[in-house]
Amino acid sequence: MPDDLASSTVSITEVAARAGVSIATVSRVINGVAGKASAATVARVQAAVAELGYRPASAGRALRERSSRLVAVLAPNLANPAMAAIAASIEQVLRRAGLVMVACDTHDDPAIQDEYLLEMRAQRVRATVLLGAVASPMLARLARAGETLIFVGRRQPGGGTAPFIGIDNRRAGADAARYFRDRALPVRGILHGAVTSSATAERIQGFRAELARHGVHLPDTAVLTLAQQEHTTIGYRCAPALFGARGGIFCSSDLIAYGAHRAALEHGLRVPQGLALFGFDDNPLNDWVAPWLSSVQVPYSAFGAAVAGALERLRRGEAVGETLLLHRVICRDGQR
Amino acid sequence: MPDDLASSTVSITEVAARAGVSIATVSRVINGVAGKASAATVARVQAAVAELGYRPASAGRALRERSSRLVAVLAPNLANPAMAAIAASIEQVLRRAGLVMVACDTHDDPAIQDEYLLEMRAQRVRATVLLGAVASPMLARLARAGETLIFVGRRQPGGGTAPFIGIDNRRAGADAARYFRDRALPVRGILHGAVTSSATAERIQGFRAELARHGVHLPDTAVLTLAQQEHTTIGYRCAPALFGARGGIFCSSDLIAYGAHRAALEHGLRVPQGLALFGFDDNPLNDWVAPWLSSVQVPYSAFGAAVAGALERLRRGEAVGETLLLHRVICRDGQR
DNA sequence: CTGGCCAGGGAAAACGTTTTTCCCTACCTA
DNA sequence: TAGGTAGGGAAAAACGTTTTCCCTGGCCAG
Repeated sequence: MPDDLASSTVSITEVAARAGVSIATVSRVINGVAGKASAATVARVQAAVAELGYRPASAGRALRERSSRLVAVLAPNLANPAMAAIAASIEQVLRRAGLVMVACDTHDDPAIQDEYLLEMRAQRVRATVLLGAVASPMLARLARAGETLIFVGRRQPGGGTAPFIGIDNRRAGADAARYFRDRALPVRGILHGAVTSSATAERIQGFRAELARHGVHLPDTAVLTLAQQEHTTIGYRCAPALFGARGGIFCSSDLIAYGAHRAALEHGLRVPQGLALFGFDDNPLNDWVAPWLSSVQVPYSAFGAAVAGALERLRRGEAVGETLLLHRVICRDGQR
Repeated sequence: MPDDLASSTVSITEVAARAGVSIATVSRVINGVAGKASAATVARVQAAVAELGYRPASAGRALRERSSRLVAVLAPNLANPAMAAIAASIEQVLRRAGLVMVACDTHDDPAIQDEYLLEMRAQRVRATVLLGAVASPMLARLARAGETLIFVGRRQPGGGTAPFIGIDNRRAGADAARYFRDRALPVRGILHGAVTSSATAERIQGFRAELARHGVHLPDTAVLTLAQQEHTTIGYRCAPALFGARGGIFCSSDLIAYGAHRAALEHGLRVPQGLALFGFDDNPLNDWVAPWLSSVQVPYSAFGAAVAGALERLRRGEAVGETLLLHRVICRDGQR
């Protein structure tokens, strides 16, 4: 490859000229169209490509093929470790498939989500992956119009048949209930985030249903949240209301548990001896900084492969329903 | 906007037909070219655009303009909270500027970084932002060829004049030394990550230089690391070698401090009473899960604006050197 | 009255691909 | 020897923009 590489970008025309063939032949060689070029020609073209450092311009390709090699990932908050983990996982499999990830942060705002949905359509993305979608006018419209949408973590708002990838949150909630039961640990209450998220709602449903199966009925006064607050704040501010009772607290996310933990320490309660906490997501840092927190581990790093699988099946025109990945309950109730 | 929206994508030709003008006029109206269309025409075109839900195809644009509206962000690990925070910050300002972020994870691998650099060139990205670049052949070549590169957090490997955005790590290291000195806290030693990162090297240099200014010379045997390990592991495995002495430990990242903290607890040392720890990056979760960790807060959320600023100056052809943002030492030495 | 200028707008080229259509050549068979 | 065929390659169209160049009236100044 010459050293003046990027000084001027090289197009397929120059490659063809250098190889002494037509641009059609170059295109066929590059895209591996069989039976249309002799071995000698293929070699000449490949040499020219290597010498010039040629790489097809994606704009040209996208224009001609009416589809780019981009895949959009819309997340409500890219700085959230769980979202970042999913995005990283998706990015990895996309790269292997020769695709490129576009990451968009919707800030949980329907307007921004809509804006991005339109922009990604203008980009002719192969697919749009929604990590925690929020209901919005354009989302419904595009879904109806048959745009390729994949929902991750949170189901399609308003229902629908679009592919979904996530864990069985109801079952995970039930598993959490069994965690309490196995330890003969009374449940003081539930702290949770916004229930607009199908994940949160299902976790709580599963948890309460399993409790009910054993005759424990949690009063609604023991199920607390704060609208429009960060999860840590929800935990910190709501937890003290449950300190009077005995037992543990079920939190719909690790962040909420962190907040509850701090509140507990400030009230002189030791965790997990004086107050057991149970969370969700199992932040990878828990082993290091929250060895008192039992949690449901969500296999984020497996989400990428699941997305790729769904994409592949969609490409083949097959029907794609739900992909439920296996969660794991991580018990951290030793006192270290 | 009609309800059949995405069923078939609408091009500028259809808008022109509906508005009864030429596509040139539509283009001009859309791009706000002044003095080339009467108010009545503008209104007609805008009406047609709205009715059809038209949005210019970016492939066509990119082809014609020889430049897409994409900006690449290459990070060594998107799942790392610090990287995710920077990426989220960049994404936000890009969106406001009508640009779109492409996020790439290089896994700190020069080969993957090179592959992405080439792919992004094929995408005709506006700029490539490197979060913690690693030395690689293509990087040097593209830098020489005048490609728009912006280095964040870690300087251009091998030196160079490319724009850099980050904090003054040397000074931050010195600030950390003063933190110890102000508290009459002896320094047991230093735990650090890979020194291929200019950031890590500078932090340590600044720290040791400031110590030396006051006559304290840290022996090299008190400066520990482990090659090819995660930061938490480095802290966990290296910290015990320093438990014999008295005082605090300087860690080049919060993650290392987390590892050291766990090791300390397992050795019956209380933090911060028995062992003071000082870290870097100030993970936003520290207030909740590591109230014992003093740290240097890096203004990640300001990085996006700095990148945008550099981009703007480059666009105007101005010279762009270093942008050093202000860090802050967060003291958490109370015992709660 | 006429020449020139200006506002408004259209035609067409160019950007870099992929793919279809078509043509040529050499070989094989009848 | 003539005609058919398969393999190989070229030309051209199309994808959706932006922008340059040009044209047409209308108006004003000389």
